[in-house]
Amino acid sequence: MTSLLQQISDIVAAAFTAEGIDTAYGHTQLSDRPDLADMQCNGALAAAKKLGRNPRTLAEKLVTQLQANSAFASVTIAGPGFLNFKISPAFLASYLASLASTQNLNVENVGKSECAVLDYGGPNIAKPMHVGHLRASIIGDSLRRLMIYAGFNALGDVHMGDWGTHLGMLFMDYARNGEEKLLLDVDTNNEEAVIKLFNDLSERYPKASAAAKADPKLMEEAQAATLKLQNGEEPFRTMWEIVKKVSILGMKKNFDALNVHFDLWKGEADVNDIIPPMVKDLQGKGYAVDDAGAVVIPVKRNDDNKEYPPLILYKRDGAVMYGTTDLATLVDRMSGNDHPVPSRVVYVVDQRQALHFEQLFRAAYLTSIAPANLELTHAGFGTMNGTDGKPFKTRAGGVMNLADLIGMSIEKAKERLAEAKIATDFSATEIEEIARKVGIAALKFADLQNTRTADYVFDIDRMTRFEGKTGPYLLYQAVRIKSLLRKAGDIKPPAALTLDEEGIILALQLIAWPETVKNALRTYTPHVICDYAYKLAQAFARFYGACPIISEENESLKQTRLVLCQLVLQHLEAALAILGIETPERM
RNA sequence: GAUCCCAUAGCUCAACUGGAUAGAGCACCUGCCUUCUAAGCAGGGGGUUGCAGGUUCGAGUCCUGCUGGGAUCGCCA
Repeated sequence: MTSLLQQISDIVAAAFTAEGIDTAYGHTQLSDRPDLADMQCNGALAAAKKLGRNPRTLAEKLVTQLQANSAFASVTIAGPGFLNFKISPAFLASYLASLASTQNLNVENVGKSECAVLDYGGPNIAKPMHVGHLRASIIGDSLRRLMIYAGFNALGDVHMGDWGTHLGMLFMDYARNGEEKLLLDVDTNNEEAVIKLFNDLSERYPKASAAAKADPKLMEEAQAATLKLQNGEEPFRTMWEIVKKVSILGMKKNFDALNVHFDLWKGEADVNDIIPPMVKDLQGKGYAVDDAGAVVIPVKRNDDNKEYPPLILYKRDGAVMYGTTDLATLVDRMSGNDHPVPSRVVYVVDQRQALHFEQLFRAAYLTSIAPANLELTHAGFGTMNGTDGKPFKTRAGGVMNLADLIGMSIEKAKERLAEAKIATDFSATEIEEIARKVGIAALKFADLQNTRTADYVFDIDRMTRFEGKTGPYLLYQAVRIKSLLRKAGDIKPPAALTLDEEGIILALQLIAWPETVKNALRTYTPHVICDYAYKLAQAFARFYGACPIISEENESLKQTRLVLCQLVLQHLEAALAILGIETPERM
């Protein structure tokens, strides 16, 4: 079924057509002035401007046509030519009645089962995951869920950093201290040994990295070791395998805790065998050329107004870079080997890598590795700053471990649950489960509600807060509805819903859902979904306070309110599901 | 130096294609738990949207300049 706002827009568009004006001007949205109207169309103003007509006169003609339509209770003109609509309660009621029986809450299937690959998370092996990975993981996972909801066969790929110089730094650190055995002798099936190695890596890597950055000689050694690894030489290869295995165990723990899902556990190393033939092919076709000892793909264009450095495939020392693996990964993704050939590839990576992706995309289209109809998007996100506005650091000056942040949030949720006392009769397992859901909801919502592209301030107190515009608030409203519906028992929807003032206000929030999803998808921005969920939850909280539901004596009104509650819950849970937030049954 | 991004209430953030009186949360103030979960609700104070111009019937949004902050600019990712 067509969404209500689309139906209304179509009706208004028809009136524009009768005036010989393009249908696009019929676009109608929820009103910015709920005190004046339910919906508004600003098209008369824009159209009048374009056509050099008087907006007020045009609006009057449109009103004359639209007034007769049974969808509206009233059609009026305000100001210079805004069209204001009050929806007919009967029209709204019949729409809601059929909405309840739809599968997808009238969201348009944009994806049509096309495959889409999302590249997010991007943890490096051998490095502990820190708070910076939170954004990459949950934004990416949310976009994957959003695309699935919109009909795509969307697949998440973790795309680990498992082939870069950081490994050379680490291995040389072991070698320098004669401690290779600490790594090589680890039994990866022994949990205790794995944890020990994990802790060793956590401490060792930052030191090794700092040392290499400070000493060019150490850096050279690290790069040489990296090249040996990439050539499959021992002991680097075995060291790498052990580090990778242990690192993945750690990653999975974090991702499971966050309810972040991946379909593909690929890394840079997986395309190692694709690279030589790919480069050879690109050289043969003249796309890849030698430049100062390196092999590069020039991506400059004549109309560029800034410098576009070439994409480097082989460094002077013969090692590959992330541009190489990214390009080869695209070859792999377009091969159809592991999954259907995608129509979209979305990279959820820090905004600071925008130039890299511009280079990559140019190279990909230029070489036809990406066909013209493939949509490549860098859905970048902003930098995480501390409360002082500078890049986030803990008080000790380091980065905060992701697992620690998750633990803190769940712990605070547990405390809150104990304070509230209502949980005293719950089993320990259920309390644990609720605390986990509430804690994770707080973390995720605090992050996802920010505009994706903007830098944002990481404030641990804000992230683990349970009052106000937070994840737990949304859960609380959802749980209240669940409780209400449990108590109400069977709902017997009346033949025609009885919509009073409060019912209409709530229903108007519901109907914006299909357009919200479309909007979020168009710009790849989960915060649009957050905003919707919060407004809907807020509208419900108001409704809940203002209207008796189970105790309502008018049976038709009572059943209507229960139907509305059911619809709110469905919409709220759909939004939360897209955000990757799980709802408990009670809290 | 070049290119790009950002600047909105005390703080953290919204504002869909240029629309009406710029909205939320936190913090602050006033009410509301013998009635469906107070992690809540109702209400209040708080704004020259960094500054100066311009385009437009209409600008937080578009254009120009300036100030302040950040990022990036070939062998790290």
